[in-house]
Amino acid sequence: MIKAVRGTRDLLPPETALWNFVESAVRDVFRAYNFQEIRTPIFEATELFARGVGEETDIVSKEMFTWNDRGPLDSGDAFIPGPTFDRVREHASAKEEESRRRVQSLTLRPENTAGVVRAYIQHDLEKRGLNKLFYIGPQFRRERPQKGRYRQFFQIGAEVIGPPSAGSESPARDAEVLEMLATLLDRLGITGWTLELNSVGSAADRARFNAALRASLVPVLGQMCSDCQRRAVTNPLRVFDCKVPADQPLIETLPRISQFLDNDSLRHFEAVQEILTKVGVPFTLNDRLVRGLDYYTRTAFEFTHGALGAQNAILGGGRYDGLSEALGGPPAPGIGFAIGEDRLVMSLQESAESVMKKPNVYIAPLGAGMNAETARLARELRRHDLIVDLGDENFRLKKSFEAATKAGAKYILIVGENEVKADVFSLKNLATGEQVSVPRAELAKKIQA
RNA sequence: GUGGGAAUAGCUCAACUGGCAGAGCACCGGACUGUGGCUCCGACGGUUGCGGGUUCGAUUCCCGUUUCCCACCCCA
Repeated sequence: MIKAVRGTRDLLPPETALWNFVESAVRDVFRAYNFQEIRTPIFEATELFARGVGEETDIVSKEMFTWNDRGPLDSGDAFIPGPTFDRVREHASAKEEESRRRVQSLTLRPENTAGVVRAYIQHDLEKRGLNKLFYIGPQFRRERPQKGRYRQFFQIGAEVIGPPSAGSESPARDAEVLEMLATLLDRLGITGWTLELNSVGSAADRARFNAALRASLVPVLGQMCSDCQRRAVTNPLRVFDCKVPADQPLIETLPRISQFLDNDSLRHFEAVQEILTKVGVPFTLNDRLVRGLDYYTRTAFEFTHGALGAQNAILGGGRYDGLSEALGGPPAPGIGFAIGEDRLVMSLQESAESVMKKPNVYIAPLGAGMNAETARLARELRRHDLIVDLGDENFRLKKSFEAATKAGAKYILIVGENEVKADVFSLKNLATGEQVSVPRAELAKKIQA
């Protein structure tokens, strides 16, 4: 049997109803803040992620699905039967050299911010001023699968990006995005979330902080865990993520980014807090909160939820004022976030069953020739926005009743010879047992009531 | 990538120190030929994840492998 490959999965009904519930809530809420949808390709040039996410990050260095695409003469790593492939190569050998020159390393997107910023640059979106864009879609990382962590996973994200003159740098944007997220979680009925907030400063702040941090680590490093010793070399900020109890006193003595914020960063951070307080969005300051991706500056945040085990972060994001320029674009400060949709769905209290719409009516054809009659009736009723399911003329009535009940239909409509002859149909409420005769013209109205 | 646990019917799970692979639910049929849910009866359902080994005999013990789960690493 061929199965879904490692780290991927099928989303089946009724769970898919829950996904739709989440996504339509997202579209509603984001729309109220004037965000519009963007869809970028699920694969991009590898270089985009190397430059945008950071060469040294775990994502880029070991978690990407990357392959060489060799231009139009073959399909890269796709399976091609030998003989056909050889024939193609023979006749194409003259063009092979050219094909080889077109070799390009491609990668399934491990996140979506880089793609959005790429599109922003490519289509000159700066000319539209401030852009508020959101996306919903699959992302891919070659990690060890775990609950709430898949190799194909889904993210819902949004980005506010534009030229500084459009206000893209303003702390008002940070606060607006955070308030929008609080609204979304509330709307979804998710309680018990925590917003953790920090500022990681400007690029210059981080450079000074990094130098100081490295210097402070030198004398104590020998006493720290092996993970921290490794982090100190690869990514010193991550030392703050350490959970080893013995290391905590040492970590407490290390400098904090908050001590290195320049006046602009400080004012920005304070302004964000002030607005959040005023609009009533609760938050917790966490000066050990760091972000894994290179492009983050200033505001960094995470929403966590206790019921998710070790994978407790339900969404994360922050400001990335230098990303556009790092990708060769114009100055375009921005702030964004990504929600782990798989985890979000997991943390929902509602059962999938409760958000799935049930059929309004199940039509039961009764006897030879009735399929045609019911098809016609179903078409009429569906045009009135009713959810209609139907049986088959060979079903015994009992079987239709059982199918209607199982489908959760509110009514069953019986269509037999007597009904067709009179053009009056038997409509029974499956919950109350009440049954009435209804003329064709009044059916939709009666069912809707 | 590292460490640990698990895998048996569509689903949830049993099966004693190695001895005929089972139950509940679901599904299908019947009791009941144009009136469901409840009840009763019956039927269907398995390469015990896959491959090897030990044994008269393996769901059970051993080795390998795949996948999932838990914890790391890291991250949404």
